[in-house]
Amino acid sequence: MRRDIFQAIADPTRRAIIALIAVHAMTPNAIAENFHTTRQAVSRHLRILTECELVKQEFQGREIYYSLEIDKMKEIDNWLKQYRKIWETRFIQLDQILLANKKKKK
Amino acid sequence: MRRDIFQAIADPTRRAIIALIAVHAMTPNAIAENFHTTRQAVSRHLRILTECELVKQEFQGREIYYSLEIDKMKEIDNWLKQYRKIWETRFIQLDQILLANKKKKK
DNA sequence: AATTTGTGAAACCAAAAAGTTGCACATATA
DNA sequence: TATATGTGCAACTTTTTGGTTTCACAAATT
Repeated sequence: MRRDIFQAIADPTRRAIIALIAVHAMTPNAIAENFHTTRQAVSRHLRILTECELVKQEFQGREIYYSLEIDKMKEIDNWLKQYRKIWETRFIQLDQILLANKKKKK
Repeated sequence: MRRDIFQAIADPTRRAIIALIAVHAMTPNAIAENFHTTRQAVSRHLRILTECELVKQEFQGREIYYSLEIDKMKEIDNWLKQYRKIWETRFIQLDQILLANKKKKK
Protein backbone atom coordinates (compact mmCIF):
# COMPACT_ATOMS: atom_id res chain seq x y z
CA MET A 1 0.00 0.00 0.00
CA ARG A 2 2.54 2.55 -1.15
CA ARG A 3 1.00 5.99 -1.31
CA ASP A 4 2.60 9.02 -2.79
CA ILE A 5 1.71 12.69 -2.79
CA PHE A 6 0.07 12.63 -6.21
CA GLN A 7 -2.29 9.92 -5.15
CA ALA A 8 -3.04 11.81 -1.96
CA ILE A 9 -4.19 14.91 -3.81
CA ALA A 10 -6.11 12.90 -6.40
CA ASP A 11 -9.16 12.67 -4.17
CA PRO A 12 -11.33 15.81 -4.11
CA THR A 13 -12.28 15.36 -0.46
CA ARG A 14 -8.62 15.24 0.49
CA ARG A 15 -7.93 18.40 -1.50
CA ALA A 16 -10.79 20.06 0.36
CA ILE A 17 -9.32 18.92 3.69
CA ILE A 18 -5.97 20.36 2.66
CA ALA A 19 -7.62 23.67 1.80
CA LEU A 20 -9.40 23.71 5.16
CA ILE A 21 -6.44 23.02 7.40
CA ALA A 22 -4.17 25.27 5.37
CA VAL A 23 -5.89 28.18 7.10
CA HIS A 24 -5.46 26.83 10.62
CA ALA A 25 -5.10 23.52 12.44
CA MET A 26 -8.32 21.60 13.01
CA THR A 27 -9.51 18.50 14.84
CA PRO A 28 -10.97 15.57 12.87
CA ASN A 29 -14.46 16.29 14.20
CA ALA A 30 -14.31 19.92 13.15
CA ILE A 31 -13.04 18.89 9.71
CA ALA A 32 -15.74 16.25 9.31
CA GLU A 33 -18.48 18.82 9.93
CA ASN A 34 -17.64 20.29 6.54
CA PHE A 35 -18.39 17.11 4.62
CA HIS A 36 -21.32 14.85 4.01
CA THR A 37 -19.37 11.73 4.88
CA THR A 38 -18.90 10.14 8.27
CA ARG A 39 -16.19 11.20 10.69
CA GLN A 40 -14.51 7.82 10.16
CA ALA A 41 -14.19 8.40 6.44
CA VAL A 42 -12.54 11.75 7.11
CA SER A 43 -10.31 10.05 9.66
CA ARG A 44 -9.13 7.68 6.98
CA HIS A 45 -8.38 10.52 4.61
CA LEU A 46 -6.37 12.13 7.39
CA ARG A 47 -4.44 8.93 7.89
CA ILE A 48 -3.55 8.83 4.20
CA LEU A 49 -2.50 12.47 4.27
CA THR A 50 -0.44 11.87 7.41
CA GLU A 51 1.18 8.75 5.96
CA CYS A 52 2.58 10.68 3.04
CA GLU A 53 3.48 13.55 5.37
CA LEU A 54 1.28 16.15 3.72
CA VAL A 55 -0.28 16.77 7.10
CA LYS A 56 1.08 16.86 10.63
CA GLN A 57 -0.57 16.11 13.96
CA GLU A 58 -0.38 18.09 17.17
CA PHE A 59 -1.67 16.30 20.25
CA GLN A 60 -3.49 18.40 22.79
CA GLY A 61 -5.02 16.29 25.53
CA ARG A 62 -7.39 13.90 23.79
CA GLU A 63 -7.76 16.18 20.81
CA ILE A 64 -5.56 16.00 17.74
CA TYR A 65 -5.02 19.09 15.67
CA TYR A 66 -4.18 18.52 12.03
CA SER A 67 -2.37 21.09 9.97
CA LEU A 68 -0.77 21.31 6.57
CA GLU A 69 2.86 20.33 6.10
CA ILE A 70 3.50 23.10 3.63
CA ASP A 71 7.02 21.91 2.78
CA LYS A 72 5.59 18.74 1.32
CA MET A 73 3.52 20.76 -1.11
CA LYS A 74 6.74 22.02 -2.58
CA GLU A 75 7.37 18.52 -3.90
CA ILE A 76 4.48 18.98 -6.28
CA ASP A 77 5.83 22.37 -7.22
CA ASN A 78 9.17 20.75 -7.81
CA TRP A 79 7.67 18.17 -10.15
CA LEU A 80 5.82 20.91 -11.98
CA LYS A 81 8.99 22.94 -12.40
CA GLN A 82 10.21 20.99 -15.43
CA TYR A 83 6.93 21.71 -17.23
CA ARG A 84 6.79 25.31 -16.14
CA LYS A 85 10.09 25.70 -17.94
CA ILE A 86 8.38 24.48 -21.12
CA TRP A 87 5.44 26.83 -21.00
CA GLU A 88 7.66 29.74 -20.13
CA THR A 89 9.91 29.21 -23.15
CA ARG A 90 6.84 28.82 -25.35
CA PHE A 91 5.56 32.11 -24.03
CA ILE A 92 8.83 33.80 -24.83
CA GLN A 93 8.77 32.30 -28.32
CA LEU A 94 5.23 33.55 -28.87
CA ASP A 95 6.31 36.91 -27.60
CA GLN A 96 9.12 37.05 -30.13
CA ILE A 97 6.80 36.08 -32.97
CA LEU A 98 4.41 38.85 -32.01
CA LEU A 99 7.28 41.27 -31.81
CA ALA A 100 8.59 40.18 -35.23
CA ASN A 101 5.13 40.65 -36.78
CA LYS A 102 4.86 44.08 -35.26
CA LYS A 103 8.13 45.09 -36.85
CA LYS A 104 7.02 43.73 -40.22
CA LYS A 105 3.84 45.81 -40.07
CA LYS A 106 5.89 48.92 -39.60
CA MET B 1 -16.61 8.28 -15.26
CA ARG B 2 -15.62 11.85 -14.58
CA ARG B 3 -11.86 12.22 -14.59
CA ASP B 4 -9.98 15.28 -13.56
CA ILE B 5 -6.39 16.34 -13.94
CA PHE B 6 -5.39 15.35 -10.42
CA GLN B 7 -6.57 11.83 -10.95
CA ALA B 8 -4.81 11.72 -14.27
CA ILE B 9 -1.43 12.53 -12.76
CA ALA B 10 -1.99 10.24 -9.78
CA ASP B 11 -0.83 7.21 -11.73
CA PRO B 12 2.98 6.88 -11.97
CA THR B 13 2.82 5.36 -15.45
CA ARG B 14 0.82 8.32 -16.69
CA ARG B 15 3.32 10.74 -15.16
CA ALA B 16 6.07 8.86 -16.95
CA ILE B 17 4.15 9.11 -20.23
CA ILE B 18 3.75 12.84 -19.68
CA ALA B 19 7.48 13.18 -19.08
CA LEU B 20 8.21 11.21 -22.25
CA ILE B 21 5.98 13.11 -24.65
CA ALA B 22 6.88 16.46 -23.12
CA VAL B 23 10.14 16.19 -25.02
CA HIS B 24 8.56 15.41 -28.38
CA ALA B 25 5.42 13.83 -29.80
CA MET B 26 5.38 10.03 -29.86
CA THR B 27 3.21 7.21 -31.17
CA PRO B 28 1.55 4.77 -28.74
CA ASN B 29 3.86 1.97 -29.83
CA ALA B 30 6.96 4.04 -29.25
CA ILE B 31 5.65 5.07 -25.84
CA ALA B 32 4.75 1.50 -24.88
CA GLU B 33 8.30 0.36 -25.57
CA ASN B 34 9.35 2.24 -22.46
CA PHE B 35 7.11 0.28 -20.11
CA HIS B 36 6.65 -3.27 -18.97
CA THR B 37 2.93 -3.24 -19.62
CA THR B 38 1.10 -4.09 -22.82
CA ARG B 39 0.52 -1.60 -25.61
CA GLN B 40 -3.19 -1.72 -24.82
CA ALA B 41 -2.63 -0.65 -21.24
CA VAL B 42 -0.61 2.33 -22.45
CA SER B 43 -3.34 3.05 -24.99
CA ARG B 44 -5.83 3.26 -22.14
CA HIS B 45 -3.62 5.63 -20.20
CA LEU B 46 -3.41 7.77 -23.31
CA ARG B 47 -7.16 7.77 -23.60
CA ILE B 48 -7.51 8.97 -20.02
CA LEU B 49 -4.91 11.68 -20.60
CA THR B 50 -6.66 12.71 -23.80
CA GLU B 51 -10.08 12.78 -22.14
CA CYS B 52 -8.94 15.31 -19.60
CA GLU B 53 -7.06 17.20 -22.31
CA LEU B 54 -3.62 16.81 -20.82
CA VAL B 55 -2.52 15.33 -24.12
CA LYS B 56 -3.33 16.04 -27.74
CA GLN B 57 -3.32 13.80 -30.81
CA GLU B 58 -1.94 14.51 -34.22
CA PHE B 59 -2.99 12.11 -36.94
CA GLN B 60 -0.44 11.23 -39.56
CA GLY B 61 -1.61 8.47 -41.86
CA ARG B 62 -2.32 5.50 -39.65
CA GLU B 63 -0.03 6.74 -36.94
CA ILE B 64 -1.12 8.96 -34.09
CA TYR B 65 1.38 11.24 -32.46
CA TYR B 66 0.68 12.17 -28.87
CA SER B 67 2.09 15.29 -27.31
CA LEU B 68 1.66 17.23 -24.11
CA GLU B 69 -0.99 19.91 -23.83
CA ILE B 70 1.20 22.17 -21.77
CA ASP B 71 -1.54 24.71 -21.07
CA LYS B 72 -3.44 22.11 -19.12
CA MET B 73 -0.49 21.67 -16.79
CA LYS B 74 -0.99 25.27 -15.74
CA GLU B 75 -4.20 24.20 -14.02
CA ILE B 76 -2.14 22.29 -11.50
CA ASP B 77 0.12 25.28 -11.13
CA ASN B 78 -2.94 27.39 -10.57
CA TRP B 79 -4.19 25.14 -7.79
CA LEU B 80 -0.75 25.16 -6.21
CA LYS B 81 -0.62 28.94 -6.31
CA GLN B 82 -2.65 29.41 -3.13
CA TYR B 83 -0.21 27.22 -1.20
CA ARG B 84 2.84 28.77 -2.77
CA LYS B 85 1.63 32.00 -1.26
CA ILE B 86 1.72 30.35 2.16
CA TRP B 87 5.23 28.99 1.92
CA GLU B 88 6.52 32.25 0.50
CA THR B 89 5.12 34.30 3.39
CA ARG B 90 6.57 31.77 5.84
CA PHE B 91 9.90 32.22 4.14
CA ILE B 92 9.67 35.97 4.44
CA GLN B 93 8.74 35.66 8.09
CA LEU B 94 11.71 33.38 8.72
CA ASP B 95 13.85 35.86 6.88
CA GLN B 96 12.69 38.69 9.12
CA ILE B 97 13.36 36.63 12.23
CA LEU B 98 16.89 35.92 11.05
CA LEU B 99 17.37 39.59 10.27
CA ALA B 100 16.05 40.60 13.69
CA ASN B 101 18.43 38.17 15.39
CA LYS B 102 21.33 39.51 13.41
CA LYS B 103 20.54 43.03 14.55
CA LYS B 104 20.26 41.86 18.15
CA LYS B 105 23.69 40.29 17.97
CA LYS B 106 25.17 43.55 16.84
C1' DA C 1 -16.33 5.25 39.67
C1' DA C 2 -19.43 5.81 35.87
C1' DT C 3 -20.30 8.22 31.75
C1' DT C 4 -19.41 11.09 27.90
C1' DT C 5 -16.40 12.56 24.29
C1' DG C 6 -12.64 12.47 20.73
C1' DT C 7 -10.29 9.55 18.27
C1' DG C 8 -8.17 5.57 15.38
C1' DA C 9 -8.58 0.97 13.49
C1' DA C 10 -10.50 -3.29 11.76
C1' DA C 11 -14.05 -5.75 9.06
C1' DC C 12 -16.87 -5.54 5.45
C1' DC C 13 -18.94 -3.81 0.94
C1' DA C 14 -19.61 -1.45 -3.42
C1' DA C 15 -17.53 1.01 -6.96
C1' DA C 16 -13.69 2.23 -9.65
C1' DA C 17 -9.20 1.51 -11.65
C1' DA C 18 -5.66 -0.84 -14.10
C1' DG C 19 -4.22 -4.68 -16.32
C1' DT C 20 -4.73 -8.62 -19.93
C1' DT C 21 -6.67 -10.98 -23.94
C1' DG C 22 -9.08 -10.82 -28.04
C1' DC C 23 -11.07 -8.35 -31.39
C1' DA C 24 -12.21 -4.77 -35.28
C1' DC C 25 -10.70 -1.66 -38.58
C1' DA C 26 -8.15 1.43 -41.35
C1' DT C 27 -3.82 2.30 -43.63
C1' DA C 28 0.33 0.87 -45.58
C1' DT C 29 3.03 -2.61 -48.25
C1' DA C 30 3.91 -6.89 -50.94
C1' DT D 1 -5.78 -8.31 -53.78
C1' DA D 2 -3.60 -10.38 -49.80
C1' DT D 3 -0.91 -9.41 -45.86
C1' DA D 4 1.35 -6.75 -42.36
C1' DT D 5 1.14 -2.92 -39.23
C1' DG D 6 -0.68 0.73 -36.04
C1' DT D 7 -4.25 1.65 -33.42
C1' DG D 8 -8.58 1.84 -30.39
C1' DC D 9 -12.14 -0.57 -27.92
C1' DA D 10 -14.86 -4.08 -25.45
C1' DA D 11 -15.03 -7.90 -22.22
C1' DC D 12 -13.19 -9.87 -18.36
C1' DT D 13 -10.28 -10.14 -14.00
C1' DT D 14 -7.76 -8.60 -10.08
C1' DT D 15 -6.52 -4.97 -7.15
C1' DT D 16 -7.34 -0.70 -5.07
C1' DT D 17 -10.15 2.77 -3.22
C1' DG D 18 -13.58 5.07 -0.49
C1' DG D 19 -17.36 4.50 2.30
C1' DT D 20 -20.05 2.54 6.40
C1' DT D 21 -20.62 0.02 10.68
C1' DT D 22 -18.75 -1.56 14.68
C1' DC D 23 -15.51 -1.61 17.88
C1' DA D 24 -11.52 -0.24 21.34
C1' DC D 25 -9.41 3.00 24.14
C1' DA D 26 -7.81 7.06 26.40
C1' DA D 27 -8.96 11.52 28.21
C1' DA D 28 -12.34 14.56 30.12
C1' DT D 29 -16.52 15.23 32.87
C1' DT D 30 -20.14 13.96 36.09
